[in-house]
Amino acid sequence: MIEKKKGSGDTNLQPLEKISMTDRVENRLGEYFKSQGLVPGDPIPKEMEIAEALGVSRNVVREALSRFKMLGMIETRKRRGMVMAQPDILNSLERVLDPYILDSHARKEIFELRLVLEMGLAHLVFARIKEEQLSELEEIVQREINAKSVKERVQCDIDFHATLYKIAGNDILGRFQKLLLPVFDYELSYELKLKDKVSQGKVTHQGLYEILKTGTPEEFQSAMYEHLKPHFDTIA
Amino acid sequence: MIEKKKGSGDTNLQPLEKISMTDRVENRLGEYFKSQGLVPGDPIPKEMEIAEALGVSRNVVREALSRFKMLGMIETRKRRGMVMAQPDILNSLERVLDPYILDSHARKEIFELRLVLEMGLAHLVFARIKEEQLSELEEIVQREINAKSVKERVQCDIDFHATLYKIAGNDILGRFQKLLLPVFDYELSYELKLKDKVSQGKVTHQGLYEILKTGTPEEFQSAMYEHLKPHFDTIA
DNA sequence: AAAAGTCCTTATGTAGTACAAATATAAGTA
DNA sequence: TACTTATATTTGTACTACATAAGGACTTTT
Repeated sequence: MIEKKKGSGDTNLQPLEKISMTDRVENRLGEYFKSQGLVPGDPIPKEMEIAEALGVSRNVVREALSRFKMLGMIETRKRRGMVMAQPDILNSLERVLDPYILDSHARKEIFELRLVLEMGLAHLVFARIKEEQLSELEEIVQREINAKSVKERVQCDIDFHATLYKIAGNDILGRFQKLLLPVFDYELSYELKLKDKVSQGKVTHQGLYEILKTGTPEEFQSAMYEHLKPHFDTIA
Repeated sequence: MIEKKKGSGDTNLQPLEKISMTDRVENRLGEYFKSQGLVPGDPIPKEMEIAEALGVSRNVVREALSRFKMLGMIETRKRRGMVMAQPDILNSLERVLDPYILDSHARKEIFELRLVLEMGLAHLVFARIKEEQLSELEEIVQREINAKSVKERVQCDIDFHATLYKIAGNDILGRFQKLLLPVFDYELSYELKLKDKVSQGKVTHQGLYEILKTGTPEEFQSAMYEHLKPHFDTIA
């Protein structure tokens, strides 16, 4: 066993993690699902069967199952029991990506992550863009030019980039960036407070739009970098 | 109330989603945390207080709390009660990113997501690369050249790209791509089965390494695109 | 007076029972 | 056969009980 050295000061002993029954049941169930190769639609054992098999109360089993239900990995119907389901992979992220509960390090990394996505988007966008989407962008650019307030311009900024993701035609990617947005904005306003002025890249949305119309993915990438350069400059 | 039109055939009425008490308590708690502006370290009400305030059983409250515990949003200590905590944002993703439970559409999108990350990495990598990391890459390139088996080469491929993420110096990004990897590989092997040969880009890892040593981020991006081109070609 | 021990109180963790609600299956009836 | 009714099963919710850990107050010891 572990002996506590008396009078030795700092023992350097990590507090051994106490894992609750619910945690253990959750792990076991997760392993079970994988080892059985269960796919969406497959039924899983009844609550009582699980409880008896693992030697715990139904209560604990339900708390563990509740977690899988939140993730969308299982669904239940009365009498029919539980079946595996298609989880929405971003649902769980949604609950956790709150700038206020993230520490500054995580916020900074997510800020960078969005820059990376933005930079990597070019080829997808060029591969999939359609005529009507070009005019959609043009409309946003025009709206930005005529914008009266800062708030309006910020909205145009958000819309322009969101539209790029839409053009890229990847739902998960689009939703992902939307989740990152609040964190990104939070860092942005922090950055703004430091420098006391809106940082503007050399390339505007209009510039990006023009390249999208007549240029190449490579040009677009370079332009996007210039567009985002003020942010890139803030990262160490 | 809702009237069922007898004999009218399709009523076009959506089956109203039955949301369980646990779901509702989860939602209410989430709103509560946000509205109160709770940050890690802040205490939250006792289980019984929540149960009484919401008019539900302690059981339901615990099932909802169990979900937040899984996400790492709250921690509990006996007698001291529960406090808000720093969630690990990728922990929840981990449970859900299993190629076997994702449908083909989600897998395809995640495949693309990884391509986007790869493409967007350039500037971060150039901004942060250090001498010893260059030699680390060189070692991998050498290992790949001398590789005897396919398995060995695949491992070198994984190592090379993982090292790029490490160089980018963004933990979340690195872990994120590691989570995407199984899904990526799954799609890759599917792609392989279709074409019956390993798709190889014009630019090898060695080529990327050389550019990293003496080139520019823009060159690196173009080279990376060529390197990944076989994959880009498969996307619609 | 400081350290150690004892007891009490509080909040979470686990177990168990009971019953409501929904629904697939079986049984019964026209 | 078709339609209705009973039955059994499984999840959802509530409640009780007790174990367990830990902070606090109080007493004892050195």
